[in-house]
Amino acid sequence: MSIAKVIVDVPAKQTDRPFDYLIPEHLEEVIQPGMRVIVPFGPRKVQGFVESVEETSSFKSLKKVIEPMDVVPVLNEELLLLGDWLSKTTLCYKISAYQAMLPPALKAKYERKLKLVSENANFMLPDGLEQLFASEPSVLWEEAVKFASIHAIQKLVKEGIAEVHYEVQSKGKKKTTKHIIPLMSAEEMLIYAESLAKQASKQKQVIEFFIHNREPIEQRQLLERLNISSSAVKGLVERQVLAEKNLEIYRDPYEQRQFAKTEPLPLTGEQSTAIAPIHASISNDKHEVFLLYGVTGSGKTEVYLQSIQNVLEKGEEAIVLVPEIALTPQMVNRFKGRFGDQVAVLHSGLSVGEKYDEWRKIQRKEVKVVVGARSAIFAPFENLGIIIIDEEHEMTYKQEENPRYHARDAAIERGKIHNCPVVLGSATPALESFARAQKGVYTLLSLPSRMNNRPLPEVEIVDMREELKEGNRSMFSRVLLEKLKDRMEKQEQTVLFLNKRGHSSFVMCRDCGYVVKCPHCDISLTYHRYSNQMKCHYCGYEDQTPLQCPECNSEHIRYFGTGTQKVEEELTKVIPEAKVIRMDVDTTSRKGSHEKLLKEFQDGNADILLGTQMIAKGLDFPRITLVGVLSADTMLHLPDFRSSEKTFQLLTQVSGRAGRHELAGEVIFQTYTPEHYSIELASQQDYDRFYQSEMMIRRNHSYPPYYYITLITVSHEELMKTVAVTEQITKVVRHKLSPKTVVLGPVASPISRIKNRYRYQCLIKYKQEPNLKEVLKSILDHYQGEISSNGLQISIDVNPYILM
DNA sequence: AGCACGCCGACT
DNA sequence: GTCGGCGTGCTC
Repeated sequence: MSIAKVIVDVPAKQTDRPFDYLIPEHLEEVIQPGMRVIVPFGPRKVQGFVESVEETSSFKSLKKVIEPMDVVPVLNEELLLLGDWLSKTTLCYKISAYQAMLPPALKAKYERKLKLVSENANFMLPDGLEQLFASEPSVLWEEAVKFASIHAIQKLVKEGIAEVHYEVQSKGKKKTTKHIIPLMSAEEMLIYAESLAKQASKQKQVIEFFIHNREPIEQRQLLERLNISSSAVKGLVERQVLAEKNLEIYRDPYEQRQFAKTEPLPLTGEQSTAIAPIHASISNDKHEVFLLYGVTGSGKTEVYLQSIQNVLEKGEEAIVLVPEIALTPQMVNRFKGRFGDQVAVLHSGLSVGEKYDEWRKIQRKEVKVVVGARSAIFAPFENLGIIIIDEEHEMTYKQEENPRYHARDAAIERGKIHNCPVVLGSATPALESFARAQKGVYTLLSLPSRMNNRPLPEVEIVDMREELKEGNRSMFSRVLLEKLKDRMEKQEQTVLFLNKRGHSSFVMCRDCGYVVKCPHCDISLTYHRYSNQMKCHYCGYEDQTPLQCPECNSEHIRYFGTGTQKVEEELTKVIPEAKVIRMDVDTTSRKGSHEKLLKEFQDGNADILLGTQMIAKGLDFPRITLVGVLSADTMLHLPDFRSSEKTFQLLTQVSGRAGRHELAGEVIFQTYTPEHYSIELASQQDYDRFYQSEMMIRRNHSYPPYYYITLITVSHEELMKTVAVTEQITKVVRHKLSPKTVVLGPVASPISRIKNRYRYQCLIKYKQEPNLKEVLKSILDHYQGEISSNGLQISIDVNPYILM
């Protein structure tokens, strides 16, 4: 008998290795590497992934695989390898790596049930428990516990009256609907129709239909098309002319939408020059990483589209990654428009079932192109011809939970395996990427000019300190207000951008400066206007806003800061006639509302679009001629070495929204630090100079791209314990790594407490540290006991993006 | 992660 | 003397 090496669904250090199981004879030919199986594990059943099938095992008493959960492996050979790479590079459990590569629908659902041993054992139940199995011989454990004491239930099990059962199910279900299929040939049907009674006109109609349509059809559609009731169909099914069959259908999130077919556009000289090396790489099956550096509006997307075209003509497949936030209908339209139903779309707005369906279209080779957010990098294609990452500098490509991977790294890894090009596109490349392009690790392709030669918009920096001195205490500078009014008169549109990070509305006492903080986390509570409540964004704690300051009893305690709601409020005060559309988490949480609001703005039903990060990307409307950034510097002061870079990228991005068409655009940055280089250079859209200045700073402070970094965060309920462990770890790291490596810490994390747990960290900066992974693993091993028993948490992020 | 096994305190 | 606390170690 063969042996399956299985990675079980138990994310723990001790189980992070294959377990051997016998493959029962009847499954001998069935079970293959990459399949999910149900296996016994201790007293319960768990899901597992077959890593490999082998002939021998060093373990003597093997259990058998219970059953496979898939007909076809969900992970192919390449993805199994990629999972290995993922767990090794990000130090996560293998099971977590595999799960991260699959749609959530394939995650196991576990049920613990209490089952009566014999069907008629009801009479054996002690007093008070007779009702427990009244309707069914087995009940969910949770139900049983609610019904009776754990003690009484355990007694039942001991006495052999009931048993505990463990069940494993896949979360996602394939959606099936009732289809009608013809059983007779067209000729037979003709004859049958003759034999029908005259009054059976509806049945005749149905037969008529099936004489011409031999394909299965959804019953619902059939009834609708012929305008009949189900009884006519039923009659024919009974007489075996037709049959009912449940067939799988896809939940298509874009079902009702028509996509206008678009043709490749003629390329500009610059575009042709840029695309040539990509095409060369495609036709030579050569892995190469390209950095496509093109200003906003320079036509990067057309380069993507035509590269993909090239790949498709070769019979290969393409993955396009887009930041979640930019995965707007506008973007999807462009791909669906060009490649039609060869495109699958994967993003977080889809339901679990929808994601699963899109994923299966890929698995079954029904599509050739995937457009999706981060996790789409694991699309199960087998002949990848190109991977494109748009807006490659975006932070959303880095996953902030385990496995803490960066989609860019995964893309390059896959590109190597498939010998295909990886194209990183951006107007403001990540410093790491641009540095690599400078060094020749990546090939730099530039698109320096905008399409149709539109000039970049004029940017004006407004010093808000001056405004304050002049007695303007509102959040709108006089210039901005003037221009706003001007656009209203001209019937042109404005986008107001609020950089919300770091400045959400909090509740503060105007007399003593007391700020209401979360009792469990070291963070101020965010004010939510609609419920008049304060909420912690880290642990979910909620409280009523106080009427009196708890510190000084003053009644002048109220919400502060500049949430979009507050801006909207003030906006309607200063320009009452303005029609404002507000886009933020609150107004776009409902499915489709994002799209609806944009549509409304596009149709000219509003003068001003006010929003946060989500409006920084992809907006491309001809009537936008003014962009205002209300506080350009809020991000600048976050405790993060990337804050300047992020500010520059965001401001450049936002400015790009104005004047993309015939009408010229203007941009206003309001700031309290106008002299800061990232604001100054963003206003000139001068990436190259920004790159130079920022690189200098990174070099001086030994940050990426000059150094690699790894962040260790320790958290525990007790402060002393947290500090002690971090101190110990820092010491070990310092001792074991090379003297050139910089080890910072222990220090409190920027958010020093979350959910009543103190957080301390240690930051490692290094150029070359071949033993780092081993050292980190040995640390995790050393604290293994306390992690599982004492509530200690140690998180390790190799190449972190946020230092919190 | 669960769960059993096993060694110490407070109780019928 | 037993019931039950949770520290320790195992799951093919």
